[in-house]
Amino acid sequence: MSDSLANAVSQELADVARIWPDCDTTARTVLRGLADEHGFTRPVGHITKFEGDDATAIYLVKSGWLLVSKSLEDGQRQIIDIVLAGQFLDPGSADCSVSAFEVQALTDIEVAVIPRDAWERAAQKNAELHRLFHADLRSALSRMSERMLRLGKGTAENIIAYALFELCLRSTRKNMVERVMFHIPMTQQQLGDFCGLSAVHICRTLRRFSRIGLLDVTDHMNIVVRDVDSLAEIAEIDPADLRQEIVPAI
Amino acid sequence: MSDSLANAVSQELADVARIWPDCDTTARTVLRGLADEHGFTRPVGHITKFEGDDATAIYLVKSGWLLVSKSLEDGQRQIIDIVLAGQFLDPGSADCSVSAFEVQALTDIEVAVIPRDAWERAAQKNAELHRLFHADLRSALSRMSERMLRLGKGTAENIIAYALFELCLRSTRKNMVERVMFHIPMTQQQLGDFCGLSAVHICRTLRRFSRIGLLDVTDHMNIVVRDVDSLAEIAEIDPADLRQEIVPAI
DNA sequence: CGGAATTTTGAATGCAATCAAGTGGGGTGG
DNA sequence: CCACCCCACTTGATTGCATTCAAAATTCCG
Repeated sequence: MSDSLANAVSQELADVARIWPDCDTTARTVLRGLADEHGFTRPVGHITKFEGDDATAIYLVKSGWLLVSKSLEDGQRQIIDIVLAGQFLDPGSADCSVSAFEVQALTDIEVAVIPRDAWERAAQKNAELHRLFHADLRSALSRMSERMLRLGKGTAENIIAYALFELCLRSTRKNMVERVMFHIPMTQQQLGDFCGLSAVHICRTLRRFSRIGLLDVTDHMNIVVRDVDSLAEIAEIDPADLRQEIVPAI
Repeated sequence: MSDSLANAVSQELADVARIWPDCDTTARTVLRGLADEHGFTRPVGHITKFEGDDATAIYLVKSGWLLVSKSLEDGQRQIIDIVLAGQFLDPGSADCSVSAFEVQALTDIEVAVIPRDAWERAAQKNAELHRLFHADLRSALSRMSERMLRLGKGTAENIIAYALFELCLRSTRKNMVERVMFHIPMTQQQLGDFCGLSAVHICRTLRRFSRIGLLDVTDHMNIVVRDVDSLAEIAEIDPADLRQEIVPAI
């Protein structure tokens, strides 16, 4: 199993590597330059930014999973979004002197922290950067909307099945075929915070999915989807459509 | 009461008018030009776009309330966002050949439907447009995140109180003081779709708020907030902070 | 004035949270 | 190497909030 895991991980890294080369050449060069100039690496669990910090920079994730969350006063946390390799994150609110989010590393990550003015200068020179950034924001908005729909209406099964599809499609960047396998670097507690459900209910639901043959869960959130069609029906999605909607083309 | 309503409405229109003149002069001129060139008016209830339509244009609301929603297969609807005068809406998903949203007029509206390429040409010439657009997207993301947090964790009272604050702050563009009054051009059913709650529960909760002296509801969603502090506590917000977070400065 | 839509209220149901107890794996220190 | 601890996961029992169903009251609009 650790073999499969290693495979999954190396696959993921290969995919990450693949993200950049496909961009327009000039834009890619500029992005690489910015990313190198402002690059950092951070270990799992590192909190990059707290709610209320200033937000004078935008982030560009080079590798790894970044978690964006907000909390209620009693400590209840909701994960607002998860940002993967190749994607941008603007932690600013309407007034970008404050961030409305907490940003934390779900895995070891490489991330570029690009000051707003540096970004604007670069984008001014190369309009393709604006297009990339907009496209990325659109995909962020789409996936958040999809989740919001299910957070509001939609049962626990629906929410969880959707979350699995979203994370699979986005992290593997592949179409769903039979027996897809992927790894989610989150605990069930964190998946609960993502789905607006308790960790206990995540556990129960995953076990139920497992029991009726939809999927297998092994080794801390290694997911093997056995019955893509049934799971898609529960999630109320069409995998191909969803992919087009939430995964940036790049 | 219709007097107060008329006041509220004319106040709202005055505020709308005020939105534009404060921008950078050149950008304002360009925006006005685009808005005029691509302007339309639509009556209440008009559905401008369905889920799955192409999304080759972005919208700029000149006046009125625009509703953005998504539906599950069984017809359950979630209102994803509400777009007010002066704000942009990009109905596209990651791949902007399809929209992931349905867009509908909550009031009579004036809206500019600007083709993507026209917008990009204009923004290319005037970088301030990009800044305005980004700032607007940031505020959209912030308010959606705030709502997501409460959709996931958070009680019905919390969600509803928050929604009232959001709509009040955004539509009046004023700070909350004692006995604020404003109008929400939505039915309780629609407010329910916005809050991820049933219309029945919206009704119950508003009545409870009313009974304990937090607010009055009259004439189809005319809200008078009597006790701003208590309502803010239930919403778990600080009105001034929230304003800075979700209302574009402009 | 009449019909339709919206709001209000009551009663019953059900889904997910919480509380609580127990299992199992991975890492650490004796 | 083993014992221990900690953390994550699992499962059962209970509780509670919000939904649904149903029906009445009110408001809006033609």
